Amino acid sequence: MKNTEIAKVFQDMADLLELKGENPFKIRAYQRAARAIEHLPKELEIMVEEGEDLQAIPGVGEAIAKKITELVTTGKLRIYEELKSEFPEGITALLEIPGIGPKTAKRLSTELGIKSVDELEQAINDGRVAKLFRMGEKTADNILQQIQALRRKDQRIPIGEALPVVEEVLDALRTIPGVKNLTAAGSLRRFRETVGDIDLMGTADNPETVIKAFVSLPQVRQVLAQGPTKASVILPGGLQADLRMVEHDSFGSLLQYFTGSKQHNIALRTKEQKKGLKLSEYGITDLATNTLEKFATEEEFYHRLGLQYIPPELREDRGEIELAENGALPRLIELSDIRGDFHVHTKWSDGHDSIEDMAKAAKALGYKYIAITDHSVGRGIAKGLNEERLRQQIEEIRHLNESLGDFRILTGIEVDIRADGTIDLPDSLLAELDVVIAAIHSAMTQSEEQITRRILNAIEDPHVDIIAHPTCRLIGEREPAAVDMEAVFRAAARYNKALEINAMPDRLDLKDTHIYRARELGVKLAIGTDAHSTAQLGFMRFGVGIARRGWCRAEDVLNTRPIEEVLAFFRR
DNA sequence: GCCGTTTTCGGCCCGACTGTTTTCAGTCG
Repeated sequence: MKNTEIAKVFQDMADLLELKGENPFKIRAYQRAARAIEHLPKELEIMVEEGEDLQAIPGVGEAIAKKITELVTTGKLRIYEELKSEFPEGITALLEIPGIGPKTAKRLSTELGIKSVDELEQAINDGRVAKLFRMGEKTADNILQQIQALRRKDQRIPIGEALPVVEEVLDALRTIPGVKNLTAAGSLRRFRETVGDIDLMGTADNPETVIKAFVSLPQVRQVLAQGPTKASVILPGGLQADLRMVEHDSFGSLLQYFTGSKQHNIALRTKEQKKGLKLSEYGITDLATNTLEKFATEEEFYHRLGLQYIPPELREDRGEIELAENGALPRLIELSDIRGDFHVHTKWSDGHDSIEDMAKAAKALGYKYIAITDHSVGRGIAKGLNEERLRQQIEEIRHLNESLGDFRILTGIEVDIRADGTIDLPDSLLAELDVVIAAIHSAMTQSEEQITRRILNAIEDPHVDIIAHPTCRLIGEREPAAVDMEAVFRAAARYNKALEINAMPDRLDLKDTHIYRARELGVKLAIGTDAHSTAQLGFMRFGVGIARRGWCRAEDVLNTRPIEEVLAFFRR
């Protein structure tokens, strides 16, 4: 059983215990464990198999460790099955509706016999819900609104779609005189791969001017609410954005609060509570003297607690607070560390621009090198290169390199790993190239054994340097292939091959927890944009963002290195 | 159910909003 499924069981148990009216702290313990498991870089199956101490996972104690072992070894959890049998099926679906918590859900179930969202809608329309004690017309109507909103609500939006829209909005607002500190908070700032609603924050001499400008921006599709310091709007793509203008002297603690994550803030507050400090969005209260200290910046806020500044991407309650306390946080990779791009397509296959255009654009970004990695012949639909055309391309690159100064174009290929696990071009040709990227583009629904074997074959192939987009997922569109990632990481470490962090915003493949685990095993990583045009070279920032969420330092990433080191790695 | 250089028992983040109530329960982020 995979971590995502196990996390789901514990989240479900938390919901059921809530309905049951159990101790709220027990419920929170289950929720915390579910979150921790969801973000765990290593599969629990493997941890159990290897006899690792599950209680080392924050939020997992003796009881939950036992339950994990039971789930992993038997595929079931007896106490969970018992708990489920106490409630009508589907009742937890009611908890998905904003405004309905455990108390309301339970009453709807016991007093009206409601077991589904559809039945609830029926009951509201019949007027049965409004008649319940401590309910009323207004409550019933609000629930109905929420049900309808839930039904038409788009899923979470990939960060690659949200970020450009939000940045446009922020850039426009920054031109207003007197505006300061304007920034996005929430999961967007933590660079989660998808985002829900967007929280924007700022300070200004005249907040109301900023709010007015915000609601009248051309990007705004609809204004949901507007007050003197806060407004909610709908942006393109159905994205809801809230802008709140706050007092300058408490901006730091407010930004910290609205950035989250919730689990990070709970962990931080619990810890500081024991030292007699109460943390809130308004600042830090010393409970001994009952005085509130405000913070204009997040840096000051964290430093006051004796902690290093914690970058937003690390704020997920994965041990970052303890490291910050010991001054041991990693120095995360930054976009400016990047010296080149190993995954670039051109007109030779399915790209839009010439080799020269791509090289010049990369040089303009301050890079020292790029690798041209067009598709191989097996990708007929993408005009994949056969032996003859690849030789011609190599010639063109040699010629171009003569006039590019200290910038270097590397020859390369994104070679197909065929369905049977063989490689799409002959060894003799691959041996001539500076860099060989191997990738799966077909038969992605093969069994775990088959598809993992294909990738392992490629890793073991002496000519292959990098495995591109290892799971082949497309966020919101295509589930990842059933690859045994732990096996891939171990093989990559053993054969000293790099794994790609594909920076295309709908791929982000490897994802954050994969990156964390690969790095832990000493696997080299390569952030590649998979650019099919000069503009798409700019995807690099998405790759860097997700790498930061995987706790990546510059030294973990191959394309932060000077060309000599890169070539030495490829020539091994 | 978790956790601990104050605790192995007794705590457990914090504040705001809403609607139904006359002081608060339930829910949310």
